[in-house]
Amino acid sequence: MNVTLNTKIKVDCRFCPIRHRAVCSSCDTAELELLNGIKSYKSVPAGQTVARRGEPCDFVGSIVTGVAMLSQSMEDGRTQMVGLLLASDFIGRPGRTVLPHDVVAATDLVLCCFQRAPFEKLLEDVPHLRERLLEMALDHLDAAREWMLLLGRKSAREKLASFLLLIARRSVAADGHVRAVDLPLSREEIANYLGLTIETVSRQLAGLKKAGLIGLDGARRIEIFDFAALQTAAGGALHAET
Amino acid sequence: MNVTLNTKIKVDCRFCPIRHRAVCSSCDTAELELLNGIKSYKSVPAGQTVARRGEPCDFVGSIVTGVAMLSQSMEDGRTQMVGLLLASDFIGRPGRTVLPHDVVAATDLVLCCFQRAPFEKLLEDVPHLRERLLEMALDHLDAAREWMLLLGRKSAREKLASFLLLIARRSVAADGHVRAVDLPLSREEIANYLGLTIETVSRQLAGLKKAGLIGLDGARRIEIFDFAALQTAAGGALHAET
DNA sequence: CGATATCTTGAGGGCGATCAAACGAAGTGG
DNA sequence: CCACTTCGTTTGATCGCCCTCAAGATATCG
Repeated sequence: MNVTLNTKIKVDCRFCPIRHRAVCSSCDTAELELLNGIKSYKSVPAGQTVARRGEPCDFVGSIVTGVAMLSQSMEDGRTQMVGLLLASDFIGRPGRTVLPHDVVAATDLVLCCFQRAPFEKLLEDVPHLRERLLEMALDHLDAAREWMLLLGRKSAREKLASFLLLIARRSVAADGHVRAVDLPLSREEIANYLGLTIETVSRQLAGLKKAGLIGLDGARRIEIFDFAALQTAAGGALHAET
Repeated sequence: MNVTLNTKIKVDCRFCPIRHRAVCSSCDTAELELLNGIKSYKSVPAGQTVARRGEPCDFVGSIVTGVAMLSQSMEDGRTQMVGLLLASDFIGRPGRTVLPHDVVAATDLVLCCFQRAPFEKLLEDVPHLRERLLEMALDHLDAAREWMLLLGRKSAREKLASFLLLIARRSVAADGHVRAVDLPLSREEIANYLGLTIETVSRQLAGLKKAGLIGLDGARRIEIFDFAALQTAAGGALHAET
């Protein structure tokens, strides 16, 4: 466990940027106070491992800022990313000290961590916490299943288009469309997310650019010209809600 | 919704075959009585749709016997199975009446159903229920993520070997090894589960047979000769816990 | 026994992986 | 300021796995 332990000044929960979306979102003031008593912040630089599969992890917590990756890999090195955690997402599994996958920082992270034991005790006392945790787990389950369709059935082009839409959708601040996005992942990380090789990722991005759907500004900055066409290139909407 | 509504005689929960593994597993006698008041059994013949994506589903429940499939599909017909539900697994999502995927019976099913509204009320009153539901959701999340590694990174041969081991492991009654298993899925369903075509499934099974790892007796009956070799053919153990 | 699925086997082609090299950006030291 | 790294990305050429298309074989049921 090589996480930088910067137990900085605690931010007042009321001003926390993820206050309304994290595990604590449905807690009232008194419950927040309980959580506040057991929380501490950690900073993790990009590229660093937060927790390794098979090794015990003594804390759980929320991502305050940054992007983390969950991945599994085989003995010969093949790696598949199985989850992308963004601000407000929860790290760790209550009741299990050993994680089934690696957790690595894709960008610099700020975590709001809780010691495992007191947090699990709070879980029993605060129904709002367990409620929210269940809801978040089910959301992630749905997301994982949608990703399974991508991994099992979509072409390389469709995978890339889907990925760009995912990133764009999540980067939306308020209204409709964001034109330009910074990818939080390297080519290799994108490849591991999509079940492809870096070469294929690179080629498909070039293809989408040549087709006029996107613009590339450097390796990481992407501009989306045509959302509707990108949606079509991604294999269309999932729900045939006609 | 074309589920056969056979509200038969209620089985006493104490004698229920999934008593110790389903959502109700950590409930005490009094809590069981509450559940018993709102439950009803349904039988669903193999092949029938239990719930369709996008359409509201007015019940949730457990699988008592049989196997159900969760699948997602694209407009052009490409289909990916995203979950395999066995006895004691839970169907439906509390808090959401609309499912994000189709639920189809792979074999004849017996379901223990709860009307949505009273069940959600019970969820609030009975902490054991919510606790267990969270645990089950997290287990399924882990399983889904392991399947993502298979879909994204494994070869056809490895996929088949992994699938057979999965089925064999789940068919184990008591001790170690089961030699022969009946596949609960057709070739097409296996293909949809593994992100392959039926032809590839058929060929890989033939290949595993020729390699002496398994025996085929008809289309559905499989005999496993060499567990260790099958494990290796599946890509090895996931956890490098050395 | 014929009709319809379901499964197996065969032949050929395409998509993405693999191998290999060139390119570009960022950092280092002379 | 310019060689010279190093690392990530791009581009090119070739190969192989799996998909596709097409029969043939086997099973299931009237």
